[in-house]
Amino acid sequence: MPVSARKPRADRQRNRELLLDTARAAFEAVGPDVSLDEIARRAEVGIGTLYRHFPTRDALVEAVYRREVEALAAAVDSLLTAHRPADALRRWMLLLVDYVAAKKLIAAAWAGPADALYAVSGRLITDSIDRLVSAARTAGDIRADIEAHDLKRLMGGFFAGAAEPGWTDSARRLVDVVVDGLKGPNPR
Amino acid sequence: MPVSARKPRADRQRNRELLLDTARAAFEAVGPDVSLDEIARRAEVGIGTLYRHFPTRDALVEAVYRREVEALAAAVDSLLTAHRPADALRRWMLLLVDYVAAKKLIAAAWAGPADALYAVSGRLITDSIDRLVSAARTAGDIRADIEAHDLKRLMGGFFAGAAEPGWTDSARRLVDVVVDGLKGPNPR
DNA sequence: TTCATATACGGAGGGTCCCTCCGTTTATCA
DNA sequence: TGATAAACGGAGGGACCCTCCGTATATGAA
Repeated sequence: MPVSARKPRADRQRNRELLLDTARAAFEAVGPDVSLDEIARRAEVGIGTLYRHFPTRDALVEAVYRREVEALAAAVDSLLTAHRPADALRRWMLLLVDYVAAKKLIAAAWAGPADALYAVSGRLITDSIDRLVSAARTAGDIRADIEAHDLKRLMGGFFAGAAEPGWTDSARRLVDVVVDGLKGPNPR
Repeated sequence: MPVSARKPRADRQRNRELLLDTARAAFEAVGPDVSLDEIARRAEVGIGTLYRHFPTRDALVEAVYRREVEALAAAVDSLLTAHRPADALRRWMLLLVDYVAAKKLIAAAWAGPADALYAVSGRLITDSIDRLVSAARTAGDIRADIEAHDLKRLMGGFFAGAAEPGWTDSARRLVDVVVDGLKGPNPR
């Protein structure tokens, strides 16, 4: 029973990254529904290789988005440091809008199957929202009965039709609607 | 060139309705992804028959939802008559929430392809929202820069995870968040 | 009623997609 | 410099969407 300290083969890592890069490009160029065969073809790699690295379509999507999501999660801390909570939340949402406008495809991963596969990305997003919401609630900036979960769902609606012209402006207006609404009943 | 006044065959209409009923049941029982083969099988009808009546999957989905959507659209008038605009809007959204909670599957049709196929259902929904928004805007109840289109997108987010427990309560909270937010900046 | 025909039906089959399996190739290390 | 574990490629199975066409049947004129 050799504990096998053999170094992982170089081509493995190379192919993994090649596939991730190709997949991201393909998602962007063709759309979120590109076939995996197509991705393997573009990467000039056998379909078997793709599946060895990413056992299911969702696993690949998840891996592609992970890095992106990490960047968004990382922004939370600096936002909370620099701004008061409700404003931090608003800015983070705007960040997300710009992000989606540029990449167009986070939507696919956003609501992803409740599957364990999305556990990490899902967590990163939920945790980010959770921290922002908690901070704002503590500061008394927003109504108390809203959970990160609720907000995440609501924000999912932003993404519909992200490809259409005018989407970005629409989404920005909606951010303000939501942020204002979170403050609680407005007597006007 | 006979202008052909022959009466449509009876089996045609019969099969069409059989398919619609079967499809609705199957969407509800199996989920929005039931295969068309499965639906034809359940209806005990050849797959060719299904396709003759509904040339694409979307056409079938559209037809199934049409009736449901019509009911929602019909509610707008009575709501606008009985309540002040912002309240009518809120009540309509709550109606939608209950509706989705019960049927679970309007989500599939909501965002449907910008395709012409969804023109009718899409119109019905957009027009409903539009009338509610216009009335509220005229009454000065909501901010002026929001379009029906924006709101429709935002509401799409409500539907994610409609199957999860606690969804209905979450969605109701969100309705209030949105309605409050629509009123415009809240000085708190 | 009967029969010609327009109409509708059934399901085989083609194309695509996801994913599995296994024979072949290659990087690692003794 | 092999021996061998590790990784690769792609044929092929199964499911799905949709098309096509031979078969069956409802309709309406005779």
